[in-house]
Amino acid sequence: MTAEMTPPTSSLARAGVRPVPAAVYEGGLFADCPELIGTPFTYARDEEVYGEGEEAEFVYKVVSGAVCTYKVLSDGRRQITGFHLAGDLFGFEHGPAHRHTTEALADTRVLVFSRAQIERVATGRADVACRLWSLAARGLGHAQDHMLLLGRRSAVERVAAFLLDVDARLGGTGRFALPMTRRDIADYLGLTIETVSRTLSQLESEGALLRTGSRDVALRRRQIRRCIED
Amino acid sequence: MTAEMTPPTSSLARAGVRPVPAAVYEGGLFADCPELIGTPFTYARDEEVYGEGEEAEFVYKVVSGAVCTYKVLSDGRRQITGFHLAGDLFGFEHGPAHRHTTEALADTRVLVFSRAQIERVATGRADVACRLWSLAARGLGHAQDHMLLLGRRSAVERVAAFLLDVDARLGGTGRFALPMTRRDIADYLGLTIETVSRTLSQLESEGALLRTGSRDVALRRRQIRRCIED
DNA sequence: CGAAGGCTTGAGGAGTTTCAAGCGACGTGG
DNA sequence: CCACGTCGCTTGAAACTCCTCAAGCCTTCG
Repeated sequence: MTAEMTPPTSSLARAGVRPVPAAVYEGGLFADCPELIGTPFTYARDEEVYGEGEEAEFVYKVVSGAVCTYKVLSDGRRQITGFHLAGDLFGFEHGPAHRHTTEALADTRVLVFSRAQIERVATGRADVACRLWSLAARGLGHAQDHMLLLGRRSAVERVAAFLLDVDARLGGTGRFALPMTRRDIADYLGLTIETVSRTLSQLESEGALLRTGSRDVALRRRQIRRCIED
Repeated sequence: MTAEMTPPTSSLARAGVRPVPAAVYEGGLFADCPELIGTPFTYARDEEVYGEGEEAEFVYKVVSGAVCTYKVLSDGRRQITGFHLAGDLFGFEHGPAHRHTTEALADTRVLVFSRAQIERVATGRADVACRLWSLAARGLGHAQDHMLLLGRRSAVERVAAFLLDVDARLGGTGRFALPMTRRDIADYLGLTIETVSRTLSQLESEGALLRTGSRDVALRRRQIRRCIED
């Protein structure tokens, strides 16, 4: 691990986090790209990975756990722009600084990559640059779907769509534990925690889902889907 | 102009639009990339450039005029995801099909590029692929800003931010003609036309702007900016 | 065992939408 | 050339959805 590859240590020290032995978790950004090897790192629950305005020095890949990226207004209103689960990349930026904040929703293992090195490799290898392009394009597509949700969907539709999305990303079995709090869900869906809570209760009373714990749900996916106009 | 480069003619014929002589408007996708030359085309006001679900065969660059891209729900609710003015690119997709619809807000001249050709060039030239990556990343950044607006901002903040954005893109003089209708603005900001109209009236009554025609506005930018928490 | 934090539920209220009416600009046809 | 219909925009009143404020419950953790 070179000096260049060391993320700002303040937040790590704060949480008492230390890098795990490289040999155990080391992996590439892309399967077929041995030049881009990430350094394993871990972040504790609620720990900030980077903040808005900080220099965008690193790019990250989730190994296990979950993080979310968000923007906050000066009066505290917050919009979560995305959740990143195992396998997802985050931390890419267009300019020199991070345009949002990222924090861990749970204890999370990541691979850290040097942005400068990725860009160096990309300028030389068109296939790598194309994968980065593809990645950004996929993210853009998702963002556009989410704009439709935020701009035009009702509370029930938002929550229903969210549940189906999480289910799909967590295996698609219809049963799962939400990896985030009501506040996170609310800030992702542009609602309040009370509305999220009420909407979940409503869906449960209609028999569209079953809650075993406050985080654990079992969906009747047919019925949930019927809540969503498309 | 090869057969491959001919956009579906139905909509063109409908509007009586014909390609203008290539020598006049022909230009590249990027300044330094002579391989990627676009074919000039024009679309009439309200004409659809492509629809959601259609094969994403072409990519477009606005020469003059304006277009918007949007998604619609089956019950008619619509979310505009972006306005594209002179110089802007649109029509890039991640998958094989367009994920949204694009139509012209005014009579619009564009350059049409073959997507397959762009992708061929990109797989061979890392610099081109990097510019495409950069383009997508910029779009993603904008989308994230817009999510914050849609999820967390009030009507006044949305309209104020919108006015400043249009002003900046139209020269930044503080005086301009809105290239889109109230319906378009509303569908971009996640509001109704009535709310947009009322909010403009409110801003005018507060002296934050002056309307000379229904589309022509002069901003007091300081005052408009004060409406927006950041 | 007590405090803190996350979640739920209720009551009331604010902001935005819905429904409705009217105005003005524009284009068309008599 | 003017009447008329259309379309985009504005404004008002009422309704509705979601938010705010508040209280209480449950779980977790020290």
